[in-house]
Amino acid sequence: MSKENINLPKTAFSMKANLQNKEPEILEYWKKIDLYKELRKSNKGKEKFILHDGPPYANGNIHMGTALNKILKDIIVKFHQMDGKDSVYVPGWDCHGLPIEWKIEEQYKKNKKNKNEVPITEFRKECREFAQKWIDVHKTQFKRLGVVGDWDNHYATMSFEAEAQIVRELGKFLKEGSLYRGFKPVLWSTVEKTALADAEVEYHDHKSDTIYTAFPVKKTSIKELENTDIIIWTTTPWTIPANKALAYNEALDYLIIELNDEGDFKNKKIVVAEALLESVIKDCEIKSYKEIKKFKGKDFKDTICSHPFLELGYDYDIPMLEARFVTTEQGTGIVHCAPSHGPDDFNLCLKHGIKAIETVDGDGKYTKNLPLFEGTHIFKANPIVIEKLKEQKKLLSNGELVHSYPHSWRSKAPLVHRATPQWFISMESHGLRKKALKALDDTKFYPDKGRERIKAMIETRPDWCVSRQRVWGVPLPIFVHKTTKEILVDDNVNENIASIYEKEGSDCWFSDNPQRFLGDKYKAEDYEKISDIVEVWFDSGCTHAFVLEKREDLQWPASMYLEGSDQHRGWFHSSLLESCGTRGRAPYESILSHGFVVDGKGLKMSKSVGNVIAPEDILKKYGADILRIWVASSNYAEDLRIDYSILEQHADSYRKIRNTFRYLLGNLNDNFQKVDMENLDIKQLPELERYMLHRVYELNQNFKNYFKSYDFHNLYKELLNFCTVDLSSFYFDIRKDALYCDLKDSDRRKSSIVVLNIILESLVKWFAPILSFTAEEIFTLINKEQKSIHLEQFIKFPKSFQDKELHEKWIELKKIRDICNISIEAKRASKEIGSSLEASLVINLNKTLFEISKNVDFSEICITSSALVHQSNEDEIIIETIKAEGDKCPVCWKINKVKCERHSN
RNA sequence: GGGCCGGUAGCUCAGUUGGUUAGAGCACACCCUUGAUAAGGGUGGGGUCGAAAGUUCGAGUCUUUCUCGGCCCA
Repeated sequence: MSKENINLPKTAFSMKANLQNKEPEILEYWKKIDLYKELRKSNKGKEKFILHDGPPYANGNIHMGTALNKILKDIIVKFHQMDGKDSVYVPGWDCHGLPIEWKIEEQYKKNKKNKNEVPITEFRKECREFAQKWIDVHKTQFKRLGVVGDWDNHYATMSFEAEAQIVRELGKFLKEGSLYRGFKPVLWSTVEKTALADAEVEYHDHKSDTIYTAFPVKKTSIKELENTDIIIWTTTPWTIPANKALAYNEALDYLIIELNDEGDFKNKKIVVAEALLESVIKDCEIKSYKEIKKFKGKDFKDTICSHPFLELGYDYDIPMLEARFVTTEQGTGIVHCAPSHGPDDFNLCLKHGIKAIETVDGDGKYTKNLPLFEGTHIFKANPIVIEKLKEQKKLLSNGELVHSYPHSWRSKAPLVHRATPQWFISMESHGLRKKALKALDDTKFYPDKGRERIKAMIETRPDWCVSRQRVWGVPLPIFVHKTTKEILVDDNVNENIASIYEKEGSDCWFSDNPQRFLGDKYKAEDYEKISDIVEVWFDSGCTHAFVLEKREDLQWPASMYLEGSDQHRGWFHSSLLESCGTRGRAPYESILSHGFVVDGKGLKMSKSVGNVIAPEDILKKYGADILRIWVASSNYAEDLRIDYSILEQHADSYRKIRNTFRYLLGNLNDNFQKVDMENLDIKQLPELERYMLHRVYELNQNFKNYFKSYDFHNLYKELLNFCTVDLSSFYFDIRKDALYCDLKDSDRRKSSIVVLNIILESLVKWFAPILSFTAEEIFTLINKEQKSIHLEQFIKFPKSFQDKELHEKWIELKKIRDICNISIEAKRASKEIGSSLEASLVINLNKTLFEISKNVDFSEICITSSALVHQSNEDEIIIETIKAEGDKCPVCWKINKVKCERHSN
């Protein structure tokens, strides 16, 4: 007797995966059969599931974060496809913006080329080419991850259609009247007469004039504050004329002190923070004073001051506002706020309805908005301001300070914050904030905590500034009348611009005669053509308009937006505002947000720490399916940890799954027979098989529930546990005897084969969205007619598979089996037996267990040579393992005193 | 500094409205098998649930403080 007489497993499915080489072959195969097109055909006309791709920035290689994002999207898209939906995925890219502009400028720098000497359209052309190059790189990298989508017809924010639609969207805000011209401080060089981006700023030491100056209290709710002066300290005296408010911190303690020294402040009461009193006394050389009162910052509420130049025409109120940015590091604990000259000041004032105005022109000269100072250059204004303060008896002290200060990287000139004309979308004028908050309540969030996060931002955010003084973007399609300063609002002009862009892109805005855009109705010489571009968040906030609405294969709103949690302030946010402003609701039905990829210890990846893992490294070492397992098995609601020990663990799990398939395929000899489950006569099957079908049914229900809530890490765990616990160590182990040693036409073996077929089909489908490559490898091996596993649908199992009673029974039987194993293990430890087939069991059960075990062969489920069951009066299960006696059957290796029933002929 | 979120075995994760000795799989150790074989099976050892205080008859679960980490903002 030898191996020829038994049915050993045989399969072409190799144990070693070799994913690094096999996956690219499968990619070629998908390309050959045009999988994406086949997918569209296969579920044509079915309910759509639209996962709208958030566009990554077309710049640089992909990293773990982008890989996670794309794989998660792909898993979800594939699940819905197999669940019977037409699950369409159109990838896109974000193309405009400073980082690319910056890269091109860097190249110029290297080649000693001057940006200002290059025509704008030429510069923009280079930006466009740069973005296109990275789109192509990204595509290859994303495809390699196994992501299936409409790669040949991607969308991009720099496409002509996109640029045209962005113009139309802005036109809607313009028409509504919520888009308005305001002022906002930006870092400005008065030498180059231009705004500078953060990246263009260098910090050097700079000597500034400093002043301590007094703002008299005009109105207050605490008596002691009456007739006092609030003291502020600043290193930019020239901004005093632009002062609109004072800021305090409600958590600080403040003091009122009375000064006794000779001078302008003799017998005057001043207010400073307690923690800074000492430094104020020292700086201002105060010799004699007395404390009047101490109070909490929050008592400042509703206090109003007057401007130090009150007598000189600055007769407006200066409210005191609470601000957390006020600290006790320097100064007096009260900060002077000029909304036109500082971002903090700007935001605080905006929050309280105080808008910035144009106080300084592009050359650095005060405008007519500041009485007394009009025409004076700000860099020459400090001595004048100091002189006037002295004159008004409001200057407590002045001095000089050397500190780090921003300078232009080109001209090295010191920079200032200057309020420049900008374009805003109002949060209030047309109820945008309210609409957006309502829309969030109507949106489903995965995980739910995402809603609170974005809500908090919408509740407090200021008006949306949509203009930028750059060149690589969509030009703001706005004309302002030169004399009336009125904004031109005309649908025909807007549509004219849009249709021109649609044909040739937006470069022409910079090169062509403005008359071309205005048409015949208006004269170009009457209008100022705005040369700003649209901020890129507005671009990507419009993707729903130029992708979802425009494409025939998609629909609006999207079923889901899925991005990293940083996008609560980014794309989720801008898309929400854009869509609520123009369409009154969110462009998505649900939002799924995922955490960030961190290293094995939970720290963020950085080059300097050296804990960065690139997707490419993982693909080379393990293959995409291992990376996909990592995505599926991690809890995306939190940050996701990754390092090589974690990947190694997932690679181990992969091997377990692979070997599970290998066992199934081997015992079926790669000859998969689809089972007609509806007409399967379950009653004919052995109880073990019926129990396994129940497990399959039950698992499928959990599978569906986990999938519905996008709970992939639990779903994957359930599948993996099924492979290890239910199959490998239980069903497969038990049925080896029947599969190998039963005659081919034995009922028991045939029943098992039926179940193996069902399990194989179930497993390969369950795993397909996650293990996209391996599932395809298996599917093409067993299925010559259908083209791809991804074109298949999940199985609908007949209700008849479910058998809860049988399940209860097997829970008990497994408990007995566990105890048998402990008993066998004891004999093994004492070297009395080795293999479990060398054992015979004597099992003593109480009446209940004895009853349910009546038709059960424990030698089969415990894989021993024999097993006797006795009824006992003890409640406890008592097992005795004895060494099996008799001869070993050369075929099935069972040891029996009598001849082997199966193999004696 | 502020807002939001998180810290349960070496790893990935479960732990219902507070209720027995905190679970699973993997990894690890030892043993068995050599007919899933660079596989497979069995048994077993791992946790003061980030720290402290509090509420409670009772806290991994509730409160406060601290700490570490992440995202966003300043």
